[in-house]
Amino acid sequence: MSKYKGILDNIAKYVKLSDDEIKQFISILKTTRVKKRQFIVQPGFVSEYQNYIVEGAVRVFYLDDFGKEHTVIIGIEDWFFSDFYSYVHRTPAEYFAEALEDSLILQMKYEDVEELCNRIHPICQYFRLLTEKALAYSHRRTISNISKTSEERYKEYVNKYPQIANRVPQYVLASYLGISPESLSRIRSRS
Amino acid sequence: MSKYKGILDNIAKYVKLSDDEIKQFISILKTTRVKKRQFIVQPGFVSEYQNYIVEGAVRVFYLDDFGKEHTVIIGIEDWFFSDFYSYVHRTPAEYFAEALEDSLILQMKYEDVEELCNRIHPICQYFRLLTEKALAYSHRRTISNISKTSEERYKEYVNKYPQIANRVPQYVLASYLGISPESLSRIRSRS
DNA sequence: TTTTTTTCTTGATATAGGTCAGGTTTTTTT
DNA sequence: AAAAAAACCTGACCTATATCAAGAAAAAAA
Repeated sequence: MSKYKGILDNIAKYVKLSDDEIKQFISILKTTRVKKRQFIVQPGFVSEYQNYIVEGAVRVFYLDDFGKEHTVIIGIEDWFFSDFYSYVHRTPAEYFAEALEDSLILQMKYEDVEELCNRIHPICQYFRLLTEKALAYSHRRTISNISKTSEERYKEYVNKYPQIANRVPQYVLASYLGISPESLSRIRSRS
Repeated sequence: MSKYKGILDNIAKYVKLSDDEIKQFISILKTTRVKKRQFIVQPGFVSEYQNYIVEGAVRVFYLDDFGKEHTVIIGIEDWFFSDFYSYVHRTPAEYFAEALEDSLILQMKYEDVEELCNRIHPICQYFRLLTEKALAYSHRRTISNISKTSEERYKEYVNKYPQIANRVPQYVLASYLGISPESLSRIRSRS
């Protein structure tokens, strides 16, 4: 099965591309294999690529001044990731992107995506709709963060992404939910 | 000065539209005046419109099971707002949108926006770029929520939006930052 | 201006969740 | 299979922030 199947299926859920447009889209994709614990994005450098996970798992996290990690994105197959702020604003990244497993990812350069979006209307549509869903989701997460208890956020996550919760280290999930690893351990033990 | 100047300037920052395209865009805008404390979106109904604030101030908030309010968006002139999840997914809204001041807003229906985006490439580009910036910002807010103390979040906000911080009620700001009104009051008094 | 409503402040108290420290289990590497 | 590293758990303690309650100040309405 082609490594492009996933992303093309994803596109097809939103827009219909001609064979030629598909060819052009594929031409900007760069395939990268990363080993577990390898960094794909590092602070200080502009996040040049929008990344799509074909296989594996990745997280994007921020390292604060006290050395604590805060995870912004946990992604598995069929997810996009990047330091989106850096990618969009062309400023140095502040986040790390780290492979949680050996992974296969497709990378598309900012300039190439912009060029395609400028030239090919349905591809612009695709990225617009994709980003809108991501924003809608992000708003929900914000509400969850400001209004729910640690335990509620944990349960909500497990309920929504049972496969992911069992696939990534617990301290990663804790840092995604804004909970200390110790507290998450206790939350789990009492339920 | 035309009530359309703001939104057209906003568009011009991202894309160049022809006179005809501008005319078509304006044709989908519906002007609405709302009084302070009036609701623009209410739970239970699909958020039909994407709203742009010409003048005034609006907040979008969620009322939890305990009757507590959690503000997702505080917007002033030149901001968009909606229950974005509802707007995008065509599901009943869960949030209220409430005018914080007498306001003048421009509303564009979901179907009309989609139709324009399908038909006019630069308009699709505009909404894509707009949404990307909003998502980048939302990611930053998420990090802030999960990694910073109440006091840090407050100072960050005041630093970033000094005009807004002085313009909206303190309890609204508190609910935006995920802090109780009492705690915010104390944070302010000790600095 | 007076009254009413809304918003903000301050004190007393409670608690969720953080931090520190140590040990155990699991996973990875050699 | 042993050794090393990574991840997880548990107890003791602490602190930031929430909650409850009541009054003061400010803003809006009459």
